[in-house]
Amino acid sequence: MNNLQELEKIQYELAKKLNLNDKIDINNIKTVAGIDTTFLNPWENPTKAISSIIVLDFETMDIIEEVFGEKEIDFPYIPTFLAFRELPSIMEAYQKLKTKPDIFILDGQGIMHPRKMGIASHFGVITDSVSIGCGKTRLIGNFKEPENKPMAYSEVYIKNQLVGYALRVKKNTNPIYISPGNNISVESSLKVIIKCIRNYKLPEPVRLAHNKLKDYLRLLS
DNA sequence: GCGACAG
DNA sequence: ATCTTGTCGC
Repeated sequence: MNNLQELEKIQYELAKKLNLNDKIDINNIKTVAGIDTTFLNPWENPTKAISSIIVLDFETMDIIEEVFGEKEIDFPYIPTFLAFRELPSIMEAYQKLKTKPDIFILDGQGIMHPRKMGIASHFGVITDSVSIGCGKTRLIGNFKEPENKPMAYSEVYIKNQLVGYALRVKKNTNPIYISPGNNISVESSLKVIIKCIRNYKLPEPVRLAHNKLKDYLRLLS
């Protein structure tokens, strides 16, 4: 059996542990975190991965805590296996967190994935946390284009199963793709992301996690 | 069989 | 996925 088949098997096993019901009351969220990863050289392998986790106050979107993780990685980017490239450095950051937020939002897919195990679901299952995937482009799934107006959205299906939404945050911008990671429902995932949108296309937790990585990289050089 | 394919 | 600048379309 080749490597990728073994990794697929891991994904299928993790998917058995998925919970697509709300584990928390989404009307009483106190804190939310954004997670993002970059690389010293994004087009090389092996290279060093750097991840950030930014914890925010859910109401004000003010930063409460920020941690970073670094890890040498030797796994290339392969579509549907992103977690095996990015999770090691994410876990380095995760173990530094002093306070565990109510929800994590990851840059990438949740169950909008061929084996229901995008990076947001993978992270959510192995940490048993509430997680949501928020991707900037599509990996898999069928949907009709949302109307070209602010906050228009449409349902995304995989084989007749509703797995998430395409959400057009602003007019004339491409939609973002939202799906549950773990311990949250499809519908609640959309509601939470909408409440995290401020003045930009991306929800604040993910946007700030990305910006903080830029700052961090600038400090290294 | 072929094309598409998160970051 | 980076980085920087300018430019175009609504």
